[in-house]
Amino acid sequence: MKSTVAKPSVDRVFRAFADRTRLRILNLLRPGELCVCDLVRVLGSPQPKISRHLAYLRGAGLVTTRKDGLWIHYSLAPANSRFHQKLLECLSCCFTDVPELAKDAKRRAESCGTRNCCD
Amino acid sequence: MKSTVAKPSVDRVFRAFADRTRLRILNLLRPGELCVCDLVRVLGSPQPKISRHLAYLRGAGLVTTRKDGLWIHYSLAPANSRFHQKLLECLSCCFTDVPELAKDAKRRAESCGTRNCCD
DNA sequence: TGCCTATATTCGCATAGGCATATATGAAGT
DNA sequence: ACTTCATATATGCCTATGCGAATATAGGCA
Repeated sequence: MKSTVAKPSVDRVFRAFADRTRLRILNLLRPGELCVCDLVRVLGSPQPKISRHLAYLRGAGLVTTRKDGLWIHYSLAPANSRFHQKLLECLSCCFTDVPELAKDAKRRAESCGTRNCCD
Repeated sequence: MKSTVAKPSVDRVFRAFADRTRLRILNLLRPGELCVCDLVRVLGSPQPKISRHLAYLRGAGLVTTRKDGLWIHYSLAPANSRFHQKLLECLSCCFTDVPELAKDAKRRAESCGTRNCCD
């Protein structure tokens, strides 16, 4: 079901990073998994929009899912290559370049605490 | 002329990396500057296509130009942030994920030697 | 004029965003 | 067990936009 048989191409992965919303999602997932409703609440975006971007990220092999009853928890996929690892390091750096990300992290902390929201 | 007043947004920079041709160009520029005709020859792509992608990369602040008579030499812009630095490290990693890049580097060496082509 | 490089035009594709709706799971009531 | 309802998530349809590619053309310089 969640199998990602073919390794996505490098430019596909870059494209996954090349969107503000997806960047914010990836950043929010750094501390740990979140479910869609959490992301919707923290980002303040319509649910279908988030869902679509999550599907895109999953297709690029950047996130994985864990189903738990009604909720689907998304988390960053473990880096399986040096390239993937470096890219995640880029993500950490973005924190300082995109002020939005810091605000998101703050909102996440307020809304979800250090742990996941749906726990 | 070549001033890059406003720092391009992070997702803009990622978008610059999110194209196979631009990835190949950036990779070819890693050892040092090249002029457009060199890139055209090594990549085997039409000159307008290369020119357009170079303009894109310049707009994203990833390459700089040096004009020398007829030729315009392109080179990687020096990293001005940790983010930029990490991204260039990603580029080095791509080498192993995109077989095309290794072939390009080989063709570049044959066509231009270790130095620049137009010297 | 002839060479190197950049841009304009046109077409087509990928995809972002919004809306409505479908699917899936769980809970409550009968 | 069946039905109904609520919640969580995904998907279809639509429109708008951003590019990528190819061709033709323009500018700059010897």
